[in-house]
Amino acid sequence: MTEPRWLDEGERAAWIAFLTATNLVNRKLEQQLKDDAGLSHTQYEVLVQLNAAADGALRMTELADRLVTSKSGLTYQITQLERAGLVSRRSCPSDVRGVFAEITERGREVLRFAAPGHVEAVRNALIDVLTPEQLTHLAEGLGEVTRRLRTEQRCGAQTATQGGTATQAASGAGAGRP
Amino acid sequence: MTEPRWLDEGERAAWIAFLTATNLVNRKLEQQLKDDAGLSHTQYEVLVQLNAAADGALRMTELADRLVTSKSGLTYQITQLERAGLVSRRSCPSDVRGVFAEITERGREVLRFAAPGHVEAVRNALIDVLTPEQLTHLAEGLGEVTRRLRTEQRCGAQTATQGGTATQAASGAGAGRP
DNA sequence: GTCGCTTGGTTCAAATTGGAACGAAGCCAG
DNA sequence: CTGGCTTCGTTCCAATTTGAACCAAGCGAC
Repeated sequence: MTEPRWLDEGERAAWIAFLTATNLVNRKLEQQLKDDAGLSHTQYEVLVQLNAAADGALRMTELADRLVTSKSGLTYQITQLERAGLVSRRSCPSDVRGVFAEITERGREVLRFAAPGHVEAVRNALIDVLTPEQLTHLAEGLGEVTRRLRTEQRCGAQTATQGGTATQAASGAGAGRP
Repeated sequence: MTEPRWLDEGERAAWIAFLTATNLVNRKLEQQLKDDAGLSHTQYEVLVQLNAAADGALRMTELADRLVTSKSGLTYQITQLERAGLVSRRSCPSDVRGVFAEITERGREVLRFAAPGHVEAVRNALIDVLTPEQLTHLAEGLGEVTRRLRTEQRCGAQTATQGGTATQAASGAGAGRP
Protein backbone atom coordinates (compact mmCIF):
# COMPACT_ATOMS: atom_id res chain seq x y z
CA MET A 1 0.00 0.00 0.00
CA THR A 2 2.01 2.88 -1.31
CA GLU A 3 -0.46 5.73 -1.55
CA PRO A 4 -3.98 5.15 -0.29
CA ARG A 5 -6.90 5.70 -2.62
CA TRP A 6 -8.14 8.99 -1.28
CA LEU A 7 -11.76 9.88 -1.76
CA ASP A 8 -12.61 11.89 -4.82
CA GLU A 9 -14.97 14.84 -4.75
CA GLY A 10 -18.16 12.83 -5.00
CA GLU A 11 -17.08 10.19 -2.56
CA ARG A 12 -16.11 12.78 -0.06
CA ALA A 13 -19.45 14.48 -0.47
CA ALA A 14 -21.23 11.20 0.14
CA TRP A 15 -19.18 10.50 3.20
CA ILE A 16 -19.70 13.93 4.69
CA ALA A 17 -23.40 13.71 4.02
CA PHE A 18 -23.48 10.34 5.68
CA LEU A 19 -21.68 11.57 8.77
CA THR A 20 -23.61 14.73 9.33
CA ALA A 21 -27.01 13.42 8.33
CA THR A 22 -26.80 10.42 10.60
CA ASN A 23 -25.63 12.50 13.51
CA LEU A 24 -28.36 15.03 13.00
CA VAL A 25 -31.08 12.44 12.61
CA ASN A 26 -30.00 10.50 15.67
CA ARG A 27 -29.80 13.64 17.68
CA LYS A 28 -33.25 14.66 16.59
CA LEU A 29 -34.86 11.36 17.41
CA GLU A 30 -33.11 11.02 20.72
CA GLN A 31 -34.43 14.37 21.71
CA GLN A 32 -37.95 13.78 20.54
CA LEU A 33 -38.28 10.45 22.32
CA LYS A 34 -36.80 11.77 25.51
CA ASP A 35 -39.04 14.79 25.52
CA ASP A 36 -42.27 13.13 24.53
CA ALA A 37 -42.00 9.69 26.03
CA GLY A 38 -39.11 9.71 28.45
CA LEU A 39 -37.32 6.99 26.54
CA SER A 40 -33.91 6.89 24.97
CA HIS A 41 -33.78 5.76 21.39
CA THR A 42 -32.08 2.55 22.48
CA GLN A 43 -34.83 1.81 24.93
CA TYR A 44 -37.45 2.52 22.34
CA GLU A 45 -35.83 0.12 19.93
CA VAL A 46 -35.68 -2.55 22.60
CA LEU A 47 -39.41 -2.24 23.09
CA VAL A 48 -40.02 -2.30 19.36
CA GLN A 49 -38.03 -5.47 18.90
CA LEU A 50 -39.63 -7.25 21.80
CA ASN A 51 -43.08 -6.11 20.83
CA ALA A 52 -42.60 -7.49 17.35
CA ALA A 53 -41.12 -10.75 18.55
CA ALA A 54 -43.08 -13.97 18.67
CA ASP A 55 -43.86 -14.12 22.37
CA GLY A 56 -42.90 -10.58 23.11
CA ALA A 57 -39.58 -11.97 24.19
CA LEU A 58 -36.06 -12.40 22.85
CA ARG A 59 -32.82 -13.79 24.13
CA MET A 60 -30.35 -11.20 25.29
CA THR A 61 -27.72 -11.97 22.71
CA GLU A 62 -30.19 -12.02 19.87
CA LEU A 63 -31.52 -8.68 20.98
CA ALA A 64 -28.09 -7.15 21.36
CA ASP A 65 -27.34 -8.31 17.88
CA ARG A 66 -30.41 -6.75 16.37
CA LEU A 67 -29.81 -3.47 18.10
CA VAL A 68 -26.17 -3.46 17.07
CA THR A 69 -25.05 -2.83 20.59
CA SER A 70 -22.73 -4.48 23.08
CA LYS A 71 -23.89 -7.22 25.39
CA SER A 72 -22.99 -5.22 28.45
CA GLY A 73 -24.79 -2.21 27.11
CA LEU A 74 -27.90 -4.26 26.63
CA THR A 75 -27.70 -5.74 30.10
CA TYR A 76 -27.66 -2.23 31.43
CA GLN A 77 -30.62 -1.07 29.40
CA ILE A 78 -32.71 -4.10 30.16
CA THR A 79 -32.08 -3.53 33.81
CA GLN A 80 -33.28 0.03 33.45
CA LEU A 81 -36.37 -1.00 31.55
CA GLU A 82 -37.07 -3.73 34.05
CA ARG A 83 -36.80 -1.23 36.84
CA ALA A 84 -39.31 0.90 34.99
CA GLY A 85 -41.61 -2.06 34.62
CA LEU A 86 -41.59 -2.07 30.84
CA VAL A 87 -39.70 -5.29 30.43
CA SER A 88 -39.06 -8.32 32.57
CA ARG A 89 -36.45 -11.02 32.54
CA ARG A 90 -37.39 -14.64 32.23
CA SER A 91 -35.05 -17.58 32.25
CA CYS A 92 -34.81 -19.88 29.28
CA PRO A 93 -36.14 -23.39 29.82
CA SER A 94 -33.93 -25.07 27.25
CA ASP A 95 -30.72 -23.37 28.30
CA VAL A 96 -30.01 -22.52 31.90
CA ARG A 97 -27.60 -19.80 30.90
CA GLY A 98 -30.08 -18.09 28.68
CA VAL A 99 -32.20 -15.11 29.62
CA PHE A 100 -35.27 -13.85 27.82
CA ALA A 101 -36.14 -10.20 27.88
CA GLU A 102 -39.91 -9.94 27.68
CA ILE A 103 -41.99 -6.87 27.14
CA THR A 104 -44.67 -6.30 29.75
CA GLU A 105 -48.19 -5.07 29.18
CA ARG A 106 -47.08 -1.73 30.51
CA GLY A 107 -44.21 -1.83 28.08
CA ARG A 108 -46.61 -2.30 25.21
CA GLU A 109 -48.71 0.57 26.44
CA VAL A 110 -45.74 2.87 26.62
CA LEU A 111 -44.74 1.81 23.15
CA ARG A 112 -48.21 2.47 21.79
CA PHE A 113 -48.09 5.84 23.43
CA ALA A 114 -44.67 6.72 22.09
CA ALA A 115 -44.99 5.34 18.59
CA PRO A 116 -47.03 8.06 16.89
CA GLY A 117 -44.67 10.83 17.87
CA HIS A 118 -41.70 8.75 16.91
CA VAL A 119 -43.02 7.92 13.45
CA GLU A 120 -43.81 11.55 12.99
CA ALA A 121 -40.25 12.45 13.90
CA VAL A 122 -38.81 9.82 11.62
CA ARG A 123 -40.87 11.20 8.79
CA ASN A 124 -39.81 14.75 9.48
CA ALA A 125 -36.18 13.86 9.76
CA LEU A 126 -35.82 11.38 6.96
CA ILE A 127 -38.72 9.76 5.17
CA ASP A 128 -40.76 12.74 4.08
CA VAL A 129 -37.66 14.71 3.21
CA LEU A 130 -36.95 12.39 0.32
CA THR A 131 -38.79 11.59 -2.86
CA PRO A 132 -40.01 8.01 -3.23
CA GLU A 133 -37.12 7.27 -5.61
CA GLN A 134 -34.57 8.75 -3.28
CA LEU A 135 -36.00 6.66 -0.50
CA THR A 136 -35.77 3.53 -2.58
CA HIS A 137 -32.21 4.28 -3.54
CA LEU A 138 -31.34 4.95 0.06
CA ALA A 139 -32.87 1.70 1.20
CA GLU A 140 -30.99 -0.22 -1.47
CA GLY A 141 -27.68 1.38 -0.75
CA LEU A 142 -27.81 1.15 2.99
CA GLY A 143 -29.33 -2.29 2.79
CA GLU A 144 -26.32 -3.41 0.84
CA VAL A 145 -24.01 -1.83 3.38
CA THR A 146 -25.79 -3.64 6.15
CA ARG A 147 -25.56 -6.98 4.42
CA ARG A 148 -21.91 -6.48 3.76
CA LEU A 149 -20.99 -5.57 7.28
CA ARG A 150 -23.21 -8.23 8.76
CA THR A 151 -21.59 -11.03 6.82
CA GLU A 152 -18.14 -9.66 7.46
CA GLN A 153 -19.13 -9.60 11.09
CA ARG A 154 -20.30 -13.20 11.16
CA CYS A 155 -17.45 -14.61 9.11
CA GLY A 156 -14.82 -13.68 11.65
CA ALA A 157 -12.16 -11.07 11.02
CA GLN A 158 -10.70 -11.96 7.68
CA THR A 159 -8.28 -9.35 6.54
CA ALA A 160 -10.67 -6.65 5.45
CA THR A 161 -11.75 -8.27 2.20
CA GLN A 162 -15.36 -8.80 1.36
CA GLY A 163 -17.72 -11.53 2.45
CA GLY A 164 -19.69 -13.90 0.29
CA THR A 165 -23.31 -13.77 -0.82
CA ALA A 166 -26.31 -12.20 0.77
CA THR A 167 -27.69 -12.69 4.24
CA GLN A 168 -31.27 -12.25 5.29
CA ALA A 169 -32.31 -8.69 5.78
CA ALA A 170 -33.60 -6.96 8.88
CA SER A 171 -36.57 -8.11 10.84
CA GLY A 172 -38.61 -6.00 13.25
CA ALA A 173 -39.63 -2.50 12.33
CA GLY A 174 -38.51 0.54 14.23
CA ALA A 175 -41.12 3.06 13.33
CA GLY A 176 -43.91 0.70 12.44
CA ARG A 177 -47.30 0.34 14.02
CA PRO A 178 -46.85 -1.20 17.48
CA MET B 1 -53.87 13.83 14.47
CA THR B 2 -56.26 10.94 14.58
CA GLU B 3 -54.22 8.04 13.27
CA PRO B 4 -50.57 8.64 12.52
CA ARG B 5 -49.26 7.93 9.05
CA TRP B 6 -47.47 4.69 9.75
CA LEU B 7 -44.59 3.71 7.53
CA ASP B 8 -45.39 1.50 4.59
CA GLU B 9 -43.28 -1.46 3.61
CA GLY B 10 -40.71 0.48 1.63
CA GLU B 11 -40.43 3.27 4.13
CA ARG B 12 -39.94 0.83 6.91
CA ALA B 13 -37.25 -0.93 4.94
CA ALA B 14 -35.47 2.36 4.37
CA TRP B 15 -35.65 3.27 8.00
CA ILE B 16 -34.38 -0.08 9.19
CA ALA B 17 -31.56 0.04 6.71
CA PHE B 18 -30.70 3.50 7.91
CA LEU B 19 -30.63 2.48 11.54
CA THR B 20 -28.63 -0.67 11.20
CA ALA B 21 -26.26 0.52 8.52
CA THR B 22 -25.32 3.65 10.40
CA ASN B 23 -24.77 1.76 13.60
CA LEU B 24 -22.67 -0.84 11.91
CA VAL B 25 -20.59 1.67 10.04
CA ASN B 26 -19.97 3.80 13.09
CA ARG B 27 -19.04 0.78 15.11
CA LYS B 28 -16.63 -0.35 12.45
CA LEU B 29 -14.89 2.97 12.15
CA GLU B 30 -14.69 3.52 15.84
CA GLN B 31 -12.99 0.20 16.20
CA GLN B 32 -10.57 0.68 13.35
CA LEU B 33 -9.44 4.09 14.52
CA LYS B 34 -9.04 2.99 18.09
CA ASP B 35 -7.05 -0.06 17.11
CA ASP B 36 -4.83 1.49 14.51
CA ALA B 37 -4.34 5.03 15.73
CA GLY B 38 -5.56 5.20 19.29
CA LEU B 39 -8.12 7.83 18.42
CA SER B 40 -11.87 7.88 18.84
CA HIS B 41 -13.84 8.82 15.77
CA THR B 42 -14.77 12.09 17.39
CA GLN B 43 -11.17 12.94 18.02
CA TYR B 44 -10.25 12.04 14.51
CA GLU B 45 -12.91 14.33 13.15
CA VAL B 46 -11.71 17.15 15.34
CA LEU B 47 -8.26 16.79 13.86
CA VAL B 48 -9.66 16.64 10.36
CA GLN B 49 -11.64 19.81 10.80
CA LEU B 50 -8.80 21.73 12.37
CA ASN B 51 -6.32 20.47 9.83
CA ALA B 52 -8.54 21.67 7.02
CA ALA B 53 -9.26 25.02 8.62
CA ALA B 54 -7.56 28.20 7.53
CA ASP B 55 -4.98 28.55 10.29
CA GLY B 56 -5.36 25.07 11.61
CA ALA B 57 -7.68 26.58 14.17
CA LEU B 58 -11.39 27.00 14.80
CA ARG B 59 -13.54 28.51 17.47
CA MET B 60 -15.02 26.02 19.90
CA THR B 61 -18.61 26.70 19.00
CA GLU B 62 -17.97 26.55 15.30
CA LEU B 63 -16.20 23.26 15.74
CA ALA B 64 -18.93 21.80 17.93
CA ASP B 65 -21.39 22.79 15.27
CA ARG B 66 -19.51 21.09 12.48
CA LEU B 67 -19.08 17.92 14.45
CA VAL B 68 -22.72 17.91 15.43
CA THR B 69 -21.87 17.49 19.07
CA SER B 70 -22.61 19.32 22.28
CA LYS B 71 -20.45 22.16 23.50
CA SER B 72 -19.60 20.37 26.71
CA GLY B 73 -18.71 17.26 24.82
CA LEU B 74 -16.32 19.21 22.68
CA THR B 75 -14.75 20.89 25.67
CA TYR B 76 -14.04 17.45 27.01
CA GLN B 77 -12.53 16.14 23.82
CA ILE B 78 -10.39 19.17 23.24
CA THR B 79 -9.05 18.82 26.74
CA GLN B 80 -8.15 15.23 26.00
CA LEU B 81 -6.49 16.10 22.74
CA GLU B 82 -4.65 18.96 24.36
CA ARG B 83 -3.41 16.60 27.02
CA ALA B 84 -2.16 14.35 24.27
CA GLY B 85 -0.42 17.26 22.61
CA LEU B 86 -2.40 17.04 19.37
CA VAL B 87 -4.27 20.27 19.83
CA SER B 88 -3.78 23.42 21.81
CA ARG B 89 -6.07 26.15 22.99
CA ARG B 90 -5.47 29.73 22.03
CA SER B 91 -7.52 32.69 23.11
CA CYS B 92 -9.28 34.83 20.57
CA PRO B 93 -7.89 38.34 20.14
CA SER B 94 -11.15 39.92 19.00
CA ASP B 95 -13.33 38.32 21.65
CA VAL B 96 -12.06 37.70 25.12
CA ARG B 97 -14.60 34.94 25.66
CA GLY B 98 -13.60 33.10 22.55
CA VAL B 99 -11.27 30.14 22.43
CA PHE B 100 -9.54 28.73 19.40
CA ALA B 101 -8.71 25.08 19.20
CA GLU B 102 -5.59 24.73 17.09
CA ILE B 103 -4.03 21.61 15.73
CA THR B 104 -0.38 21.14 16.62
CA GLU B 105 2.36 19.82 14.38
CA ARG B 106 2.15 16.58 16.28
CA GLY B 107 -1.57 16.59 15.69
CA ARG B 108 -0.98 16.86 11.97
CA GLU B 109 1.48 14.04 12.10
CA VAL B 110 -0.93 11.79 13.91
CA LEU B 111 -3.60 12.67 11.40
CA ARG B 112 -1.31 11.88 8.49
CA PHE B 113 -0.53 8.61 10.15
CA ALA B 114 -4.15 7.70 10.83
CA ALA B 115 -5.69 8.89 7.58
CA PRO B 116 -4.77 6.04 5.24
CA GLY B 117 -6.24 3.37 7.46
CA HIS B 118 -9.31 5.44 8.03
CA VAL B 119 -9.99 6.05 4.36
CA GLU B 120 -9.48 2.38 3.76
CA ALA B 121 -12.05 1.59 6.43
CA VAL B 122 -14.50 4.12 5.06
CA ARG B 123 -14.17 2.54 1.66
CA ASN B 124 -14.67 -0.94 2.99
CA ALA B 125 -17.66 0.01 5.05
CA LEU B 126 -19.44 2.33 2.69
CA ILE B 127 -17.91 3.80 -0.41
CA ASP B 128 -16.67 0.73 -2.22
CA VAL B 129 -19.75 -1.23 -1.26
CA LEU B 130 -21.88 0.94 -3.50
CA THR B 131 -21.96 1.52 -7.22
CA PRO B 132 -21.17 5.04 -8.37
CA GLU B 133 -24.85 5.68 -8.96
CA GLN B 134 -25.83 4.40 -5.57
CA LEU B 135 -23.21 6.61 -4.05
CA THR B 136 -24.52 9.62 -5.89
CA HIS B 137 -28.06 8.88 -4.83
CA LEU B 138 -26.94 8.43 -1.27
CA ALA B 139 -25.10 11.71 -1.28
CA GLU B 140 -28.10 13.50 -2.69
CA GLY B 141 -30.55 12.00 -0.28
CA LEU B 142 -28.53 12.44 2.84
CA GLY B 143 -27.37 15.83 1.68
CA GLU B 144 -30.97 16.89 1.49
CA VAL B 145 -31.63 15.49 4.94
CA THR B 146 -28.70 17.43 6.29
CA ARG B 147 -29.84 20.66 4.72
CA ARG B 148 -33.30 20.20 6.07
CA LEU B 149 -32.27 19.51 9.61
CA ARG B 150 -29.64 22.22 9.58
CA THR B 151 -32.07 24.91 8.58
CA GLU B 152 -34.68 23.65 10.97
CA GLN B 153 -31.97 23.79 13.59
CA ARG B 154 -30.98 27.37 12.83
CA CYS B 155 -34.49 28.71 12.41
CA GLY B 156 -35.51 27.94 15.97
CA ALA B 157 -38.11 25.33 16.79
CA GLN B 158 -41.02 26.11 14.56
CA THR B 159 -43.67 23.49 14.89
CA ALA B 160 -42.14 20.71 12.87
CA THR B 161 -42.90 22.14 9.45
CA GLN B 162 -40.22 22.50 6.88
CA GLY B 163 -37.63 25.24 6.53
CA GLY B 164 -37.03 27.47 3.56
CA THR B 165 -34.46 27.17 0.82
CA ALA B 166 -31.02 25.64 0.85
CA THR B 167 -28.11 26.39 3.12
CA GLN B 168 -24.51 25.94 2.24
CA ALA B 169 -23.34 22.38 2.38
CA ALA B 170 -20.62 20.80 4.45
CA SER B 171 -17.06 21.99 4.56
CA GLY B 172 -14.06 19.98 5.68
CA ALA B 173 -13.65 16.42 4.56
CA GLY B 174 -13.60 13.51 6.94
CA ALA B 175 -11.77 10.93 4.95
CA GLY B 176 -9.87 13.17 2.64
CA ARG B 177 -6.16 13.56 2.24
CA PRO B 178 -4.83 15.31 5.33
C1' DG C 1 -23.19 54.76 30.77
C1' DT C 2 -25.86 50.79 32.04
C1' DC C 3 -29.75 47.49 32.23
C1' DG C 4 -31.28 43.31 29.98
C1' DC C 5 -30.58 39.76 26.86
C1' DT C 6 -27.69 36.76 24.05
C1' DT C 7 -23.17 34.32 23.42
C1' DG C 8 -19.06 31.50 24.38
C1' DG C 9 -16.97 28.06 27.19
C1' DT C 10 -16.45 25.51 31.19
C1' DT C 11 -17.95 22.88 35.14
C1' DC C 12 -20.83 19.43 37.24
C1' DA C 13 -23.59 15.44 37.94
C1' DA C 14 -26.01 11.65 35.89
C1' DA C 15 -26.67 8.38 32.22
C1' DT C 16 -24.61 5.42 28.78
C1' DT C 17 -21.28 2.69 26.48
C1' DG C 18 -18.04 -0.71 25.44
C1' DG C 19 -14.32 -3.94 26.39
C1' DA C 20 -12.16 -7.15 29.53
C1' DA C 21 -12.66 -10.48 33.04
C1' DC C 22 -15.62 -13.88 35.07
C1' DG C 23 -18.45 -17.86 36.40
C1' DA C 24 -21.68 -21.12 34.78
C1' DA C 25 -23.17 -24.01 31.13
C1' DG C 26 -23.33 -26.29 26.67
C1' DC C 27 -20.87 -29.20 23.38
C1' DC C 28 -17.71 -32.26 21.09
C1' DA C 29 -14.00 -35.34 20.43
C1' DG C 30 -11.39 -38.98 22.36
C1' DC D 1 -17.44 -39.47 31.03
C1' DT D 2 -13.78 -35.71 30.86
C1' DG D 3 -10.83 -32.16 29.22
C1' DG D 4 -10.89 -28.17 26.24
C1' DC D 5 -13.18 -24.70 23.76
C1' DT D 6 -17.24 -21.83 22.89
C1' DT D 7 -21.41 -19.41 24.43
C1' DC D 8 -24.44 -16.58 27.61
C1' DG D 9 -25.01 -12.90 30.66
C1' DT D 10 -23.34 -10.12 34.15
C1' DT D 11 -20.11 -7.35 36.63
C1' DC D 12 -16.58 -3.93 36.77
C1' DC D 13 -14.23 0.01 35.32
C1' DA D 14 -12.74 3.70 32.46
C1' DA D 15 -14.20 6.77 28.85
C1' DT D 16 -17.73 9.58 26.86
C1' DT D 17 -21.76 12.22 26.30
C1' DT D 18 -25.33 15.43 27.34
C1' DG D 19 -28.05 19.01 29.44
C1' DA D 20 -28.35 22.35 33.14
C1' DA D 21 -26.17 25.81 35.78
C1' DC D 22 -22.82 29.32 35.72
C1' DC D 23 -19.64 33.19 34.94
C1' DA D 24 -17.77 36.52 31.92
C1' DA D 25 -18.23 39.33 28.13
C1' DG D 26 -20.43 41.35 23.93
C1' DC D 27 -24.31 44.17 22.30
C1' DG D 28 -28.17 47.23 21.58
C1' DA D 29 -31.63 50.32 23.34
C1' DC D 30 -32.63 53.95 26.24
